[in-house]
Amino acid sequence: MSFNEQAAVDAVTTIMHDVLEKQRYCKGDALANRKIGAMFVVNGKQNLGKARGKIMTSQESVLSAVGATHWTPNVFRYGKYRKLNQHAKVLTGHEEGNLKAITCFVVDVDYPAGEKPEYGWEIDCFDVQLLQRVMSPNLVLGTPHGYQAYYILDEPLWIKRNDQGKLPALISAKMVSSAIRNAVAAKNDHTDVGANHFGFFRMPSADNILEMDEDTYASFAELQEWSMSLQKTAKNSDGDEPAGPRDQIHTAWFKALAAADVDAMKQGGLARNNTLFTLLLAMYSSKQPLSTASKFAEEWNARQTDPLPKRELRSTLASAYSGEYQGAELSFVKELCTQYAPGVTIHGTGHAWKHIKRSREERQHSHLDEWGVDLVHLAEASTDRVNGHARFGVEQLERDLKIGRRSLMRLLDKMQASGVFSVQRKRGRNGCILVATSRMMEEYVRTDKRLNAQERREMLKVKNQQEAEETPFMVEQLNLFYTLKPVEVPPNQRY
DNA sequence: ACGTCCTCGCCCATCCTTCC
DNA sequence: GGAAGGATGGGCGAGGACGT
Repeated sequence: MSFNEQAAVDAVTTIMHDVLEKQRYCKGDALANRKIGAMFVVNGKQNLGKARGKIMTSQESVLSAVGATHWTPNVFRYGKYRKLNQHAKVLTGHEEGNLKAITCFVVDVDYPAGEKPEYGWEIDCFDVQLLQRVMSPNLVLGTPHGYQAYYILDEPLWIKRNDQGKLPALISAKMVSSAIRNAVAAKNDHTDVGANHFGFFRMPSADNILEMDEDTYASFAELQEWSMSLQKTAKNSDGDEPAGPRDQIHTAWFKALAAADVDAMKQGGLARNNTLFTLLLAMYSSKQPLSTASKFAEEWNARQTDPLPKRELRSTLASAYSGEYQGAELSFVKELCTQYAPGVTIHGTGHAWKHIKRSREERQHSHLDEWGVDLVHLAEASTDRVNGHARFGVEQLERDLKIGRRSLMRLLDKMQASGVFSVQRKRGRNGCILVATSRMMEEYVRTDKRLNAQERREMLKVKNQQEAEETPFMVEQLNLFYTLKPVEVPPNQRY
């Protein structure tokens, strides 16, 4: 075995930790004490796209697969083959919700064709400044178009479901993963921040290992503390999901354009105010405060041999921070750089490759959960009640919610299945749909006159309905009451 | 028993949104 | 930019519920 092959085996061994059983399962082995879990290995990018590969349930089999191109370095609870037809079967089970343990974080940097730089010491983009220290990757692999850095945890992070059926460790692991990716992205434009956090990555092999550092492994507690401190400082004013603030100011082009001396308008080209505008948009998209941008603009202008008039400076700034733009447009950046900073090459085209989720008003279609919120408001505001339920006709709901019939039915099914609503349907003539939230049911139980005070107290107090002396009516209402989940409605949504 | 009004399930082409 | 997955919306027929 060559030095490199040994390195690949070592790397794979380290990443796997001891989550999977060491030896392959042999017929007759006791199953009871075996560690259960699965990793997926795929050979070749084409097979990756088709999810064609192998499920590995022991360290031995994963190690025997070294040489394959891709794997899931994190461990799932199980893996399955789904039969497509007689000849083909595809992998399933590599979904987030099925993760058993997280052993490492991986960041992928992908360059456009022909632009991948030689790997060298100058590539320090993978070093991440934590609270106390700088974290370097434990493993860097070369890929056809870039590099992948592995940050290996000192011990596996186990993913367990809590009482509410959520996976809290997974949520914070995703935060950490995003934080690492954003930190790398701040130094390298080509970082793939959108990739699946715990999916397939390049598998260490004799040919692709560029660097290995096994001195220190990160502890998850340390990473978590760091990512949480970032969240606090970023103080994401809008409670949006971690789309990752687009950092455009730590890019090579920003530095180059900030330092460039831009002369007045040449024949039709982009000039001073376009350059400044682009720089300010970059600051806006990078969430820099207006005051910082203003100061930057003045300093930048002062450095110019031919500065802009104060008035134009102000209007450019106001325009960039007007909220009408999301950030600097890379096509502009490209053009500006070719004119004023020829040394800098800009990769990519058009937008910074991020689709921003459109607001509901801008969309033609709504999502089911958005209808759901509407329906909660509608139901709670309704005065036409039957047994604590709001009464609607399908047509009325279609009209009021501006929803199609089929979608309405799907909505009701979904909300009923998830326990948000109690839904009762009455078919036929004078048919109707009755819906109630748990809040409505509670209110009903408190106030309905058919229940005497004793019954009411019991219903609200009783945890285990079998313990109460129930009337049939009470049983029915109790069942509804306790199967419903509390309803949470975003406060900004008023129907 | 019958007509009418209503829900519901299924089909399917098309459009929309999101992800990579 | 392309693919995947989801939502939409129109149509049709089955079948429940009600009034007559």
